[in-house]
Amino acid sequence: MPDTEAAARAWRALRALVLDQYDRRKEVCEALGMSFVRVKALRRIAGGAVTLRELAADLHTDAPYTTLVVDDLERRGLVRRAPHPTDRRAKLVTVTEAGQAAAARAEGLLNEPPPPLLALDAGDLAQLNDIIDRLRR
Amino acid sequence: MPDTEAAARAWRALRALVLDQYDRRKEVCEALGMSFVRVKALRRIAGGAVTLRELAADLHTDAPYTTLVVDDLERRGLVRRAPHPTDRRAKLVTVTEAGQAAAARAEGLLNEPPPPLLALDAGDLAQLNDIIDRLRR
DNA sequence: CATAATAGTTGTGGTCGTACAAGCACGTCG
DNA sequence: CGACGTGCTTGTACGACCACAACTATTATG
Repeated sequence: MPDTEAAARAWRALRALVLDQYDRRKEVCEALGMSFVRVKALRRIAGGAVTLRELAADLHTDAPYTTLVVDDLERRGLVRRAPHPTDRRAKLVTVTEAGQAAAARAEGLLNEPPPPLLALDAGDLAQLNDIIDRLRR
Repeated sequence: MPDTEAAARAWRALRALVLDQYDRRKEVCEALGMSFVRVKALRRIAGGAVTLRELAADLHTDAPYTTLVVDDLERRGLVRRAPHPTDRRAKLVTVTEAGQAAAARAEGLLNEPPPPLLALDAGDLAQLNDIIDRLRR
């Protein structure tokens, strides 16, 4: 098997694994009672205060829609808008305690490895992590 | 590092790789000028004639919406509805030549391995494929 | 044969994501 | 100071997705 074919095979399998077999996005949305973009925004905010501008860039959306998403999260008591320390135009969106808990719940669900991955022995896992690390650059 | 942590790390990295770094869905939709559900439907149909019922199950949608999707693909000349050979209630959706070409284009874009994967040597690729194969069961 | 179940369609309505125009508040630079 | 750029908000509009109800045609079941 030539290398390019082996690479294509690996890529197809990786995509199937992540997108088809063990995609937890739906469960997370149901568990938190919100759409996936909101979950994504909440996770980003829980990782550190951001301006709406930065958030919009991360979510690949435009400013107006980001305002709506943050409005919604704020109405749920998960995030808060605070004045930016140096730029009075901007607002820093920070997470509340409830938001932190919700974000942690989302992370737990999303990052829970599929059973077969947990079943791998230490050697295979080390090899896998080693290869993935090289892929991510 | 305990195994569960190594597994969690691997899973996070795999998700990031497929969902964040090398997600081609947007490009495919733009290239084919249709939404991703339609691309998915087209790919499924190109892989073999299916009834609307089967298609709906594959797409995780309900029957009415599946009808709309097939209507749209048919209007574009990419698929055709044919009578089912044994069940006159059902219809078999088959791909046209143009649909076959469009599906192949989508497959090409989606399955094109990321550059770092192509850069792996044969040994690493073999190891990776071996591990993924075990994960997919 | 009568009834129920199935395959597909039509219609209705809702939420979500996205884009665009306009406006206000604030900051930056000439 | 004045002009322009930036950060955010409001409003509008549209397509995509998805669910529910209701209907026709066909098949399966008692």
